[in-house]
Amino acid sequence: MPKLGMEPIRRAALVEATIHEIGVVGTLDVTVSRIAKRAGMSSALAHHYFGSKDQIFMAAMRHTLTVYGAEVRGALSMTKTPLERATAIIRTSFSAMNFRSEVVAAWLNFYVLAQTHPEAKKLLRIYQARLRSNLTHAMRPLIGARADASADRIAALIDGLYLRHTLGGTSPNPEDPVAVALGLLAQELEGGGRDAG
Amino acid sequence: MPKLGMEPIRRAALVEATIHEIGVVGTLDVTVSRIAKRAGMSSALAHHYFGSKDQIFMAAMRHTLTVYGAEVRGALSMTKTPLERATAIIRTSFSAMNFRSEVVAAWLNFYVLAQTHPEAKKLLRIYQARLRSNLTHAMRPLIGARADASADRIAALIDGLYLRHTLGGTSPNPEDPVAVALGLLAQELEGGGRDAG
Amino acid sequence: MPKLGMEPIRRAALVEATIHEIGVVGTLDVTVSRIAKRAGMSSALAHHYFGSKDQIFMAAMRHTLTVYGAEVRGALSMTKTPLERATAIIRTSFSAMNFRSEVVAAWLNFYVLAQTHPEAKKLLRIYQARLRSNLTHAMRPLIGARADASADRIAALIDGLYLRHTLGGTSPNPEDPVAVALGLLAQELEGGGRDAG
Amino acid sequence: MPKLGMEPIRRAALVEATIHEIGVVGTLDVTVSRIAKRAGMSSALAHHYFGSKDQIFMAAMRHTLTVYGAEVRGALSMTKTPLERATAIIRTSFSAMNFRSEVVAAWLNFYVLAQTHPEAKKLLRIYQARLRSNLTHAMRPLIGARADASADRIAALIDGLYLRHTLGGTSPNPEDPVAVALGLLAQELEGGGRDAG
DNA sequence: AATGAATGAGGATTCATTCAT
DNA sequence: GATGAATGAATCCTCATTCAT
Repeated sequence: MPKLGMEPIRRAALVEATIHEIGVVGTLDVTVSRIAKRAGMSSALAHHYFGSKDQIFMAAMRHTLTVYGAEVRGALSMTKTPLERATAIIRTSFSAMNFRSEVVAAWLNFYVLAQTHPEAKKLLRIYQARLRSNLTHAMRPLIGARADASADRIAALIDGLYLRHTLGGTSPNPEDPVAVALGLLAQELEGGGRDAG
Repeated sequence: MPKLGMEPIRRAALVEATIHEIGVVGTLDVTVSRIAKRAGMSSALAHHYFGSKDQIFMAAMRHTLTVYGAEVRGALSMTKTPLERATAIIRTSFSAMNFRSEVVAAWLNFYVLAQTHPEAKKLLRIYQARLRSNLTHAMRPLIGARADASADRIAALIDGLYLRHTLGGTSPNPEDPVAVALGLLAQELEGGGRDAG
Repeated sequence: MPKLGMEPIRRAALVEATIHEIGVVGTLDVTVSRIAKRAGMSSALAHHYFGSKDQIFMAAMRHTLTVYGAEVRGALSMTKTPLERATAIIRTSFSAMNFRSEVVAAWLNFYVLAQTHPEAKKLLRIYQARLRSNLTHAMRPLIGARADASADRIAALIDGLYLRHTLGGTSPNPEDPVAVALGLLAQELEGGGRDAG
Repeated sequence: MPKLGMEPIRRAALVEATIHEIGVVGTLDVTVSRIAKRAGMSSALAHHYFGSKDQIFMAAMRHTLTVYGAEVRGALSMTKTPLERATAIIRTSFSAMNFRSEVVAAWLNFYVLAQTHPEAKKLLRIYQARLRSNLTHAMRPLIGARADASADRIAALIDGLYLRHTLGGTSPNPEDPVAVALGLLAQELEGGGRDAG
């Protein structure tokens, strides 16, 4: 019997390497060779396990969303009050794991990919729906019907803060994204906001 | 008979073609040949005028930002009250011209480019600073010191709505980005929001 | 518990699978993996038994020629008259077994292989010599010295009909190869043909 | 103005090189690089002019058939009697140009290609139909209704002789294909052959 | 001013083959 | 006996870029 059970290990290594490389290059213009090398194997083996570069990307994307989803669920499970829930969702979005610059770079490029790739688009939409749904459920007990519009704003703000973070890097970045997002949350919960204009 | 003054015409055609192609492909993976063909010339001529693909992108980026800036200035020039100013800035960000799907796609990809390309990063930061500055100035007379934090939130929200728009497309998209953004503006102006938490 | 006598079974399965795959693809561009999979084993095992792809091909070739030879001998053994012999040879060449489209495809590709591969060339020459010899012996009693030239023509005609069969497929194929070949046989036996011109 | 009119020259060179390489390798497993190198250019340029390896093959095929067709027409134009026509067709099939070993190798491989490639199949069928038609027309004045069956036999024989020629090469090849084919022609014209049996 | 011609470099993908277990 | 693991080598194809005219 051959050396067995390598597949999940290899796949995980490739997924991790993919996100890392996207972070380094800032683009989906990463070569399979580089990914494979970083994952400690030949590019041929990468193809053996994933079939195509495209599917490597999709796996990386699914992994990123899964990790995010798991972190959110974990954080929510430790909350008691609605306010804690809303706060937890926001904090998780900017947690050390999810807000690593390479992960943020990957997110950005997944949005690019989604424009062409239906499956990628589907995944991002699922993420968005879940984020909105989580926020709405957390806020409904606090502000009732206004929760939907509030969730919309907070969700979009989070995405916007991600986007801005890609530019961040070296400069002395004064506004902490978490603070900005929690600031909005506080405001949403506070008073009789009406929608639109 | 060399046609005089061809240069600006050619350059403009290339810039427009570039944005269009980015919109079509959804990526910066557009070939110079395709851009040139769409602009009605050979790829060699495109290189003659711009030197490299990179510089074509930068020109397209500058053009996009310039158009946006001009629209904002134009809109602001027709306002009287602070509220009108703030509203005008938001509306312009989603104007027919700036919110064309190809332009939005281009924006997204400019963020990708900015991760690698210092000049691109600089341009995007200028845009962000200007947007925040415009918003702050508009809102200061209305809410005083809170204007800075408010501007931060609104600016980030606008970027987030752009990002979400790239996924939009076919589905029945219920929330109008303009409404969402104006909704936040209304809320910001309304009450005693405090920052962070 | 090592299964005994697996080797001949495995080899036979591989040979059969090879011919089948050549028939499917129409080319020698079949992968060892596909052959092995069809034969119900890993490609590594295929190499274990045959050493190389090349030798798999050679085995398939030998098998094809062997089957053909056996069928001819079998058919000849049931004949009484020279005419029956000649007829039997021709009919066997187009028998259900030998004229299966996959076998014909294999033949064609063996000719391709023979251009590079000395062993393959040798095998095909043996086949040709045997065919000519069989035909000559069958016809000599009937037309004497003319038998040699007649055999040449019939043998070449058979090959030509094989070649044409590879194109056959879907269209309403009017001329039955057997009829054409037997038509030539009849003509050869009939009259005072002289050679050349 | 650039160096102009290279295209037809390059294409012709590539087609010629393709046939040559097929002759050398004996297979369609020729690399575009080798073809291009033999044609004196980079493989990139070969792709520029033909788009794909496949289309290079198709061009080579069309060229081969065209040359053959032209030679036949030329030969026919210099004939007076039906017998001369039939003879001319046969001789042309084995002319110095068409029966070059590389061309014969190419033919063989075109048959292989035709099994997968519909366009290739179509071309070969056209060739076959034309050959049969030419032969039938030439022979009808001489043997009336029997011309069809005769043409079938002669056409198939010619293909068979091509096939055998691929094995030819070094050995002392006693039977001259032309003699064999003309021998059949003589026999066909001679007597009251009936079809089939 | 303008372009066809031309290429070097690079990347995804495939595959026969080997090896450790 | 049997196979998953693994890779080096090869090949098609694309593209930014240069150049002669």
